[in-house]
Amino acid sequence: MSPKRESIGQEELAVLKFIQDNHPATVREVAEHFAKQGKARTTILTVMERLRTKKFLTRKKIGSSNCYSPKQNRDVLMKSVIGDFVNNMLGGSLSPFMAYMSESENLTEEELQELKKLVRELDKERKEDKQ
Amino acid sequence: MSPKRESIGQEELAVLKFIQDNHPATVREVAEHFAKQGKARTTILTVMERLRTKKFLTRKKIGSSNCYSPKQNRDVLMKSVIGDFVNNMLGGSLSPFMAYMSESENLTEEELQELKKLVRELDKERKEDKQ
DNA sequence: GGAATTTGACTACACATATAGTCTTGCATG
DNA sequence: CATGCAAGACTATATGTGTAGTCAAATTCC
Repeated sequence: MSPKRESIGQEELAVLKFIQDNHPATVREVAEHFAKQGKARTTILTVMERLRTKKFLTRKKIGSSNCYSPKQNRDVLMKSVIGDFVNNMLGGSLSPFMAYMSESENLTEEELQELKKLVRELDKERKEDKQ
Repeated sequence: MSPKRESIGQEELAVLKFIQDNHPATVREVAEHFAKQGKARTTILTVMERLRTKKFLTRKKIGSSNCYSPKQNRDVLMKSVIGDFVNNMLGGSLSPFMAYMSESENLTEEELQELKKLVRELDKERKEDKQ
């Protein structure tokens, strides 16, 4: 059994993210964007079709060409990408991630603030649940 | 360019983790452990040799067979695995991860406590740095 | 020492992903 | 209408990872 079915690779994710930020998008538009990184139009088309096969994208014909739209929004996607990573690589535990974050060079000031806010919110939720 | 050079797959990581917890280890020992999951001895040998090629393992002959040891300890390894993931898949930002953690089903109570401790420590560090 | 076992090197195959070329068709414009 | 560009389908190649077989050399055991 190779990598999880329905998983997503790095370039696929890059393409999908772009489409999430710019949908509905034609292959032409996406290809033009990625041409800056030297990617060929057909490369992008192939990736987009793969994403469609994997149900990350839908497609509908508008006029002469196809328009692609994401099935999920960015948040949902990223959560599922992270969930897969945590389960498959970290064995379901977040501890290694905590260790990573504890190296402060890995965190910006903004991220630390975000983290603090997150902790406050989670804490509040727990307290409420307890009652 | 395919997946990052020197990256590590799920099974490779499982093997490497086992060796980190049981080094120095012979192929035999590792293979015996993974036989429980139905893996063939040669599969493990192949994976171990690939890990050696990627410099995650070293090998030295002891008596008749080779003993493998990890180059890094678990913490260092996990940090680098996570660092790669954050850079390659999250584009270097931890925000998606915060969103993931904000779904409280993804966090155990212990992990929340760990997170609080982490925030306190990071916060203290920043304050000290500022002076 | 010869047979059985262990060990490692090499080879192989499947599947995912990254990348891109060719080919066909169809629309668009002079 | 003829031609040329655009778009998508199909095909192709390379590399990484998961999995495992074959074979030869080394070791062990009688």
